[in-house]
Amino acid sequence: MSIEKEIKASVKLSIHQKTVINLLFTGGWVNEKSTEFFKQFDLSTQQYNVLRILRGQKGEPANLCDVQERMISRMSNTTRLIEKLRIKDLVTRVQCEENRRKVEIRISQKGLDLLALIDTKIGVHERNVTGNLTNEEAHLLNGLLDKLRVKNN
Amino acid sequence: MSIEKEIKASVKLSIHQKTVINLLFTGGWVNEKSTEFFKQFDLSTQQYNVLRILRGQKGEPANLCDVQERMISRMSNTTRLIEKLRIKDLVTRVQCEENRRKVEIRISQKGLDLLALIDTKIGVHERNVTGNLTNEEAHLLNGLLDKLRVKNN
DNA sequence: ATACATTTGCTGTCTAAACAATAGTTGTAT
DNA sequence: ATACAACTATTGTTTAGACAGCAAATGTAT
Repeated sequence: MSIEKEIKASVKLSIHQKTVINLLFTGGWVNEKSTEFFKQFDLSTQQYNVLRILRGQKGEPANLCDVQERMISRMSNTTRLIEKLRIKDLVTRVQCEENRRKVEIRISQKGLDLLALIDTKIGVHERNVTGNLTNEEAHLLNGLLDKLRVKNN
Repeated sequence: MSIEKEIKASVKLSIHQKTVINLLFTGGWVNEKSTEFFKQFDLSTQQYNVLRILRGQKGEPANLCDVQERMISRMSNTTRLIEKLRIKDLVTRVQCEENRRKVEIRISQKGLDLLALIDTKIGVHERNVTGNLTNEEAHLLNGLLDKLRVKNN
């Protein structure tokens, strides 16, 4: 359904207005679908994202700054997000020896196991979101989104 | 910047994974920019959205269901959002005579004035979001986003 | 007329995000 | 060595969103 029908727009929108609204709308749509998917694992989308970042470290610890730089949505309270993962024993957090301002955050075995489980099911979610697009269209969409965000000021 | 560089991905992502992440990331990016833009008017993106819906009614009142159906992100507590607009005298809300379950929500003159002011500046925001795309690219992006959300189950 | 289901909106509660202020640690200039 | 700036993470507070339950009004079947 076109975005204009979707929000039952009563006036004709310019292509740029439409694009802004469509991005907001579709972003929310993907967010909802993701939230729903990860609920079965008792994770938020952001928590999953952080676990993946930590797994990507391959044993190397990460500190808060590292994690924050790589999050999909950079929030101010990553501390509390990590704390929630720690409470669930999915990560460990210890003060860094060399620089005691920093903390060393690592994914635990339990966290790795959970990710492994999710890996077996994530395809369902991906198809649920992008299943309507061919590979070429997905590439095209990616390119356009990347171009959109190019900073030129 | 490509989404992989943006989130400093340490492993190669499939095109579908990339698309999901890119949509989440870009959605958040547009959201942030919008929040920032509307802050100068002491509005949230959603509040602006609702004001526009009410203006689109051209004098006809809307009830909560109507508004909710047309919002960019359908939230459960539209009541409270409307109440915030009412406190700022941007909308009026009276119980509907014919069906007292419903409420008649209208944009006020003050609300119309505010929207008129925003109209003069919204172009800045649109260019800020979509300025990197040509018209053709914007059309293409819109089409892809619409196709993405097609329901086929 | 009465009982019951449905519609519509409101409210309470819990969780998450935005924002700002702060504490502790380290780096740097004098 | 000391003072001060910069870095890193944490915490408090306020606001917004998710979810569930509730209340009032209306529609409908008997």
